[in-house]
Amino acid sequence: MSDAGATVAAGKREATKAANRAAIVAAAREVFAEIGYGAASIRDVIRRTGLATGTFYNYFPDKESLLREILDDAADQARVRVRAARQGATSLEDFVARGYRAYYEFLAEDPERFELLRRNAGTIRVLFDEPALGAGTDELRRDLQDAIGAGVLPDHDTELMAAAMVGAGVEVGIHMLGREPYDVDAAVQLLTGIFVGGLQRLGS
Amino acid sequence: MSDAGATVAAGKREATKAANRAAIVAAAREVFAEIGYGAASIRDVIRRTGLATGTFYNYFPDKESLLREILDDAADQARVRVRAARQGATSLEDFVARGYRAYYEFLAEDPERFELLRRNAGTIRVLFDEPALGAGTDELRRDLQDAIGAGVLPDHDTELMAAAMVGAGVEVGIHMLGREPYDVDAAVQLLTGIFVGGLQRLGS
DNA sequence: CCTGAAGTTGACGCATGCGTCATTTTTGCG
DNA sequence: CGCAAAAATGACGCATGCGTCAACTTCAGG
Repeated sequence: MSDAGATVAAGKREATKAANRAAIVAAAREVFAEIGYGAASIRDVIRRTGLATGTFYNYFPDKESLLREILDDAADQARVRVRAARQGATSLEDFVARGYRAYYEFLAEDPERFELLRRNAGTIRVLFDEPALGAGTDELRRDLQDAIGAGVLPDHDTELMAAAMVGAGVEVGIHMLGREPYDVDAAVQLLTGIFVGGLQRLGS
Repeated sequence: MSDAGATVAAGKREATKAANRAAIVAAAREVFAEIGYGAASIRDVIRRTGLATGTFYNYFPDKESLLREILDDAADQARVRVRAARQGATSLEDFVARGYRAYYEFLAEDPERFELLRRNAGTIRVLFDEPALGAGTDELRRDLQDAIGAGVLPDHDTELMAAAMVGAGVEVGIHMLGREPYDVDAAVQLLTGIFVGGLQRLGS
């Protein structure tokens, strides 16, 4: 029973390190969501963890790398889930609907992360010039291009189309999730209708 | 010839005040666009004007009111222009196309303002909870509702539809304006196709 | 040209943040 | 148990920002 789960229970040393790192990341999420990345100081973050100033620097070299880690995590997760959801799509309509649904379910399941992204959208874009909010405009674009190649879609400017789909998705998500109660299905349906109809029209 | 233009040449006193205020606003636009509102200090702004620290407080009480002024100006201008453009619309398609075109021409004519908005999108949303980037999602929404009332559009969730149109417009604008050279017409056409097609489909 | 009000200036006291590093605490191991 | 390596601590020196305010400059009006 000693060598059980390969990566688990690796001694108190490792456990504390992992816990501290996690605490810093968690605190950073809160702070960045509350007052915004630009206005936040490293001390705002560590203060919330109960750790000492110096400890922060054992884990991250600066504020930016902290944000980067948080965003990379989120972007990876979002991309994986949207991709997976699209896999089984059987039609254009299904493809669009599944993508939006997966994205909204992802956003909705962690309100703090949602607020973090919403709040720092501009900063994120400038700092990393791509990941943006959509976490995958490029992937969507590639999918669109594949669909054109397969004759499923009419030829068009896929960069702008992907941007339109992501932009509409994000903005609709913000409005939809701000409602009480919110209705993911309705939002997915609206967006699906728009883009399926729109894409068809572009081909005519 | 002495009392010529009603509001002009009102003495050196007034002229200096106007110039100082303008200089502060101009500097603030630069700074907010460059490093973001959150990270910017009042001193970053006044330093760039050559004025003294204290002078800032003769014109604005704090950083936020400065941003507010800048954004109110931009939002007013954008709204007026989009509204005006839509006035003469003769069809749904025309309505959508004119709106987007006016918006893009507005954005394109002042790259610094564009960068300011892009960079601080998240902050703006949180700070003023509405004006957002779109500067007029609500107005668009009202127009959509009028169109439904007039039987031009099928009944649907106008809040989400307006959000989708604004979100797509903003995101497409960012991508389109980032190109060299950029093509406003193509972007307008794409968006018009999407939403006209989408709106028609929602009615079927 | 004089004068008083309007406006500008920048140093001041205070607060906060930065990254470092000598010291102390904790942990793994023989 | 005892000790060396690893990690946490927090005070330190420095930098920067805040809003104020007494002294100074500029302008309008007589």
